Amino acid sequence: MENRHGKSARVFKAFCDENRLQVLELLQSGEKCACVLLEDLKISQPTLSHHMKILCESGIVTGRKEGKWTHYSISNEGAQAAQALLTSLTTVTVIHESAGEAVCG
Amino acid sequence: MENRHGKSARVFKAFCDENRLQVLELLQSGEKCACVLLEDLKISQPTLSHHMKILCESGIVTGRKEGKWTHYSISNEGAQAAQALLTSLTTVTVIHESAGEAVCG
DNA sequence: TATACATATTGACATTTTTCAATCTGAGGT
DNA sequence: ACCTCAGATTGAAAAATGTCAATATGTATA
Repeated sequence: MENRHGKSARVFKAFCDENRLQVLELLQSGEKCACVLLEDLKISQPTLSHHMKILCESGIVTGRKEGKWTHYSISNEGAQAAQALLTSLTTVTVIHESAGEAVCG
Repeated sequence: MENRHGKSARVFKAFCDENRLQVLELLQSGEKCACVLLEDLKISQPTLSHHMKILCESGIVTGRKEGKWTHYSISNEGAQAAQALLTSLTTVTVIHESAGEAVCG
């Protein structure tokens, strides 16, 4: 059910949800624990947990458990991997700049 | 229904579907018309049209009409905007590296 | 104008994703 | 042992997305 691009698609899905983007924004100023994130978001605790799982599984965010709390932070490697992936997907590599366009039909 | 990050989320949604990623891959070697893309994808013509609309509306791809055909290509500006957006969302800017961690609860 | 072709749109259905209430797990503290 | 708190998991419903058949639109050609 998952073709060659499934893995890449999953990485970008981490960035597809407004709440997850807001989480990333909050994490830009440094590590935050889930309870702090929950204060700033208008979603329930299970929903936040769901989103954090997606962010962690994509590699963009890492979680660090400490006693009762879980501290989340942006993963430098994960972020760079996503950036590299995006670049590699949008870079046009024209082998031979043809004078005209390809003919259809 | 769309908060502050809605626009950003919409850009990344363009990269969330495996078929759209395959389209991007095909466009990396240069401009292609819809009929050519359709040959390489295992989806129907209306589905391709739907995906191309999403890619164009996100700014990643531009369409050029020429007679009966529509030629699609990766937009340099759109791609760079997406890259800049991704970078800005994943860059950690620690104002003051505190010695300890924030205390929860 | 009539026909054929390329692509877009519509409408309906299937799949995926998001969401929350309820519950579970595990870590402290009493 | 008991209680409380932080976070994860489960299960079900709602919302969004992907898909295709049928149809519409617009372009070229006979």
